[in-house]
Amino acid sequence: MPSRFHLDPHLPEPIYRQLMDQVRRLVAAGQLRAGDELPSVRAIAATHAVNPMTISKAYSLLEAEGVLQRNRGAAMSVADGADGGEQAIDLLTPALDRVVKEAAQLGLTQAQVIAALRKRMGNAK
Amino acid sequence: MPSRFHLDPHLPEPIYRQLMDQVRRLVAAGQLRAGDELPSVRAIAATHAVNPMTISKAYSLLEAEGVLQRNRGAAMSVADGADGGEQAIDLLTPALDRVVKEAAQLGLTQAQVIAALRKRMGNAK
Amino acid sequence: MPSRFHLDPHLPEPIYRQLMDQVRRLVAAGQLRAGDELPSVRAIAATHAVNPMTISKAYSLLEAEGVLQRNRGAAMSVADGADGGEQAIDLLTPALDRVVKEAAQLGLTQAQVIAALRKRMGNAK
Amino acid sequence: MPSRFHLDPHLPEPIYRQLMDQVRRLVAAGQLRAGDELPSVRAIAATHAVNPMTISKAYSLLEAEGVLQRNRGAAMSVADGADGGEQAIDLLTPALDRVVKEAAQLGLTQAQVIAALRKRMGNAK
DNA sequence: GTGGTCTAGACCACA
DNA sequence: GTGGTCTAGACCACC
Repeated sequence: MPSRFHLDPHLPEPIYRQLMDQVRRLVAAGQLRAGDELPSVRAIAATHAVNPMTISKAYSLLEAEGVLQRNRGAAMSVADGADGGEQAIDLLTPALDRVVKEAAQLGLTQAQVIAALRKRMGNAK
Repeated sequence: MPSRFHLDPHLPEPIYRQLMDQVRRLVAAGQLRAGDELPSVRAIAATHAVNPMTISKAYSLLEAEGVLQRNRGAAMSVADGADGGEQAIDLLTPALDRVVKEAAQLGLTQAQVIAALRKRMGNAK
Repeated sequence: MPSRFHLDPHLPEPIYRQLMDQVRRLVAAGQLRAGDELPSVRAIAATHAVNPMTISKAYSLLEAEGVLQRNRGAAMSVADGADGGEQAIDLLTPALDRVVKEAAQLGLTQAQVIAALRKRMGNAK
Repeated sequence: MPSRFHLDPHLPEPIYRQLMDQVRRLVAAGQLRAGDELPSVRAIAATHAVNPMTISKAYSLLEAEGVLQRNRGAAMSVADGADGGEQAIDLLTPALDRVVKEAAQLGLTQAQVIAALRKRMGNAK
């Protein structure tokens, strides 16, 4: 029960999208597996002082995406197929592509980019 | 006309911001130098089938930033000091930070991320 | 136990309604006749991992409809008059109406619809 | 400009879903083609005395489905690829499957079903 | 208890 | 002008 999500109303990214991204990543990272139940709409809404509809919107879109499953009268859960369908590294692709594109426009070499990335990631892991 | 701009109305990023980012990068990469003239608002707007006000907004914001300067009755040009003011690598920071943050949430190691980045950048450069 | 019921919590149709429809059809098709006993609420609930109240709701509504009758202390059974009261083909009307309506909106001809239906029904029967 | 949609708040089907189905069918039937603009959210909402958010929800979901395309600051339009991607007859599949399944449960023959369907469709077309 | 739908109204970003 | 986001609150269906 990963009851802790991190939602910040001040970020430019919409709240419902912050939630969607986090759920997707938890599933991809294997921390949420098929069948695992998610916190109820009202629970998240209360915890983060957010409107239930905002949470509901995220859940509904994730259901349309096939990541979550509706269990009528019960909490939503991770969909059966969503479990291993998406590799963690694939979810990083959009962010990586942005780096590659911008680096090219800036005329940076691969070595320069990787050096900068190493510096930002620290030595952990 | 120092190279063509790439504006896509379907991208999630606002058009005026796409333009701003590209101008900043061209300046940082040294492809645009102090005094170089930029295409007119009308020219870009016509070429990309975009509302002239959108282009104008980007130019005005870049002027406020000190990247461009307005020349009475003539085309806008790269501002005198803007030339070397910004290091190219610094403009890559936001994109890199996004990679770092998402990789952490996905539980990926530094090695995995760099390997994926290398694959995406090819061997060129 | 006159054949197994097929209840799927993931279907959009409510579970209690899935059960009701199936009982009605079994009666209309003559596979369930007046006096035949139905599985107990607990039996169905246990078999399909469904809340007993859901099964009970279906049975009660069918009783109100006159399809089932409650026998003191014993299992419910098909009501006396329900047997031949409903023509099988009439129960198909809602499904047929939906096909007719949607086909019209799609601009399909009667021939196209029937051809598609034939393909889906195979040649059996 | 197919400005006329048919939305009925009394139907059991949610309004936003009624709209979605109709748009999908208009696209599949070729009455709406790639690039065609749809009425604005506010226009539909005003015409049918419905809350704009309800319409917006339908449009957003259709965009997520790839049927519609957002044109920032302008009306939404049919997405480039959605045009011929879906055959009209395929959209009829769910309704046909329901008929096939229910007919089987009712013990009806193919001939009986088709006869009933013919009667319901009249002789038009 | 769960999620779904809809309303009324506000504010924002973009073009 | 366009759509997007969010809130507050109501009502409903299902379990």
